[in-house]
Amino acid sequence: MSKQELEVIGQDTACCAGLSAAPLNEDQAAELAKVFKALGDPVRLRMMSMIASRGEGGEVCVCELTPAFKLSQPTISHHLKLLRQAGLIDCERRGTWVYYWVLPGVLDRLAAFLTAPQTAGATA
Amino acid sequence: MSKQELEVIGQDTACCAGLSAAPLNEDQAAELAKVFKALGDPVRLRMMSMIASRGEGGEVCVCELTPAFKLSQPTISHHLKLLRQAGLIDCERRGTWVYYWVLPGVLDRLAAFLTAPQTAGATA
DNA sequence: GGCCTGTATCGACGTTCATTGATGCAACCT
DNA sequence: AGGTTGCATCAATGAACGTCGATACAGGCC
Repeated sequence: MSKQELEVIGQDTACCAGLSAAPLNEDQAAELAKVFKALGDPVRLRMMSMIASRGEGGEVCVCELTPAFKLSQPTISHHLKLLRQAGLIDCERRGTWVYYWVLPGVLDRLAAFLTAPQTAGATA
Repeated sequence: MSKQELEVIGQDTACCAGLSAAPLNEDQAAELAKVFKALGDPVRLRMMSMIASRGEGGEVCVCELTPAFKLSQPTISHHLKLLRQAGLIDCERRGTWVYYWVLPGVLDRLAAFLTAPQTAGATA
C-alpha cells in the first residue's frame, strides 16, 4: 500500500539545483511537473492542506477527509492515490481505517526548489 | 499586454498562512491550484526555469524560448499565456521582439506558502 | 460462517487541456 | 506601399483528467 511513489524531490540527491539556478532539462522538468500537477487541483490541494496541517508525524483518516468534500468516495480515493503517486503523501491501513500523512521533508524540498538561487556556495 | 493575471500569491495579503498552517478553504484552494497547475506541465516548468535562471530583472526573448522546444510556435505562445494568467510571469513588446520575465517575489511567496508553519509572528 | 462498514479499483462519460495549421496583427526594412 | 519576420489568436482534434456508479477487497463483529 505504499509503493510506486516518485522520488523527484529526492532526499539527498535533490533532483536539481532549483528552478532559478539553471534551465531544467526535459527529464527533470517532466518529473517535477508531476508533483506540481498533483498540487494543481483544488481538491488535492485542500487534501494536502488538511493532512499537512496535522504537523510532522500527523495523520488523517480517510474517514475524516471524505465528508469534507462534496465528492463521491471513489473520487476522494482517486485524488489520494494521485498525491501518493506524486510522492507527496503515504498511507497505512490500521484495522478498518486508512491513515494518510505527508512524507517528511517533501514540502520543504519543494519550497527550496522554488526559491534557491543559492547557487554559489559550498558545492565543492 | 499584461493584464488578467491572478493575484493569488498576493504581495502583502499573502492569500493565506500556508499549506500546513490550516486547512485551505475552497476559494483559497481554487486560486492556489491555478498556480500549481500552471507549473504542472513539463514545458511550462522548463519555460519558467529558463526565464527564472536569468535572475532578478532578467528577461528572455520569445525568440530564444521557441527553438528550445520541439513544439510549434503557437504552442509556445499558448504556454506563455498560461504562465502569465497564473500570475507567474509578465511580458513586454520591444520593437520586433517580446520579452518575458518572472514577476518579482512570486517564487519566494510560493515557496513560503509550501513551507510556512511560521504562523506565529509579526502579523500586526 | 455471514453481515456490515471503510476503502480501493474498474469502466464509462463529459470536460478540460495540449497541440497544430491557418490566420491576424505589429514592427521593421527597402 | 509592399514584403518580411516575430508573436498572438482562432478553430479543430485527440489525449488526459475529474467524476461517478458499480463492484471488489479488507477488517471488524455477530
